[in-house]
Amino acid sequence: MLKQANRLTKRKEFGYIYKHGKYSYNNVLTMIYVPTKLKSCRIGFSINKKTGKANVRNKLKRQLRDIVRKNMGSINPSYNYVFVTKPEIVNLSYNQIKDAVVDVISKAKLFV
RNA sequence: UUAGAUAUUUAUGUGGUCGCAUGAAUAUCAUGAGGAAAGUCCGAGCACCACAGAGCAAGGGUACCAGAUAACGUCUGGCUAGGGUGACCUAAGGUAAAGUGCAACAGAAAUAAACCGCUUUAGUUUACUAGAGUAAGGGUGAAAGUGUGAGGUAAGAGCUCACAAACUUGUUAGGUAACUAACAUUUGCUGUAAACACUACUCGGUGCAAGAUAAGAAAAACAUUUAAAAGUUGCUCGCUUCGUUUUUCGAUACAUCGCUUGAACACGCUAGCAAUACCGUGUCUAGAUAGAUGACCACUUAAUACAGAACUCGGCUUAUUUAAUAUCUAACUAA
RNA sequence: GCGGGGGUGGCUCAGCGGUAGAGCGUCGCCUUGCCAAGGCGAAUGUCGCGGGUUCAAAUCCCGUCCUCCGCU
Repeated sequence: MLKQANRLTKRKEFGYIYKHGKYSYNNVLTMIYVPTKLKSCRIGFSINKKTGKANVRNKLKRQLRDIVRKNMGSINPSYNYVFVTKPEIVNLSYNQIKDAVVDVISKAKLFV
């Protein structure tokens, strides 16, 4: 779980990012990002219902959060992010998901 | 030994590092998903609508008996019917003699019947025609109205009789009852109500996105107190609200409360065949709101499956891993 | 969280106790110099799945899976 300050919570904010964001993706993940005026970046996760049942989706979300939290220091803090998964992610292990996340972020050139 | 039946338990554990939620005595400590949390199929609590109300109409649900329960369409024990060699399992299991509907195809006929056949009369004639009687035999069908034997007859027929099966009513015995057994008696009745229906009992609606706290301002249209409008699921009453409707602006209400002590859980005793109940002792055991349990390492286990609380309980249904226990049945073998 | 609808040939839909049907598409033949249109004929279905009621179930009842929609 991320700290309160780094969570993206409100529905309007998600809507804003979907409308105005830039996209970066691979075959498993899509990352949408938008510049922010706040000092710390905020991150949200969105997992489609087709991905699996409730316990599968919860576990994915937790693993994604953990990955993002561990890499917090290397992510550009002047953006807001939303990570959207695709159904194929179900079969991947923790380490494979980690690689995918790093791949998506580096494609957008947002590493500090 | 093999193949089964029933009931029950189990849902890995410990430590370390990083991280999250809640609470507290706040450099820290404690606690933190399930047996189904699921499906939402029933029953309740709780909240609002009048205190949940009256009548009519319409509609839904349930349906052997007794008991249990806050309640139930649930559970327990029994009855009956069906299945299984058996342990045992399954059942929406009232009324078809109140009425209506349906029963394709086949068949003479489907709820009342004469196609073939059998008998007889008349006519012609030696095989046909017409009439009458006849449900024993034939073939059709899921289903043809009881079966066997004897008497009886022109031929036949419950037409009569005996035995057997079913059914109606009654008496006696057993059982709280459903029902069972015996005896007497009546009848000859198709099936279907998981078709409409009838009978008995029963059901008000909306669901925590309920509901409470809170702040209002402006404009337009309509109406003007014996009212009108809105709510109360159709109508009539009764009741409640107090101008009604629309638009714009404002308020981080995407807030706080509801929210977890409860028909609670654990253990024990007594009553009961059991479901369950009384009593005693002890415990406090998730409460989030983009929504808390994850990652890595070590050892360990039979435990790898199905799967994630969202107001709360009681059931039902469905999904599912591993290991184990007890009782019982059948067959075979040995003593 | 609460509630409602739908699963029938390749596609769009009828049928709602007794036989599985229509249109479009597909295939073959005819027509044409060739194609289209037209004509004739044919194939294609565990009626989502599993049980039950019934003589008989796509249809009635129960359970289950998938899918769409509404409240928000």
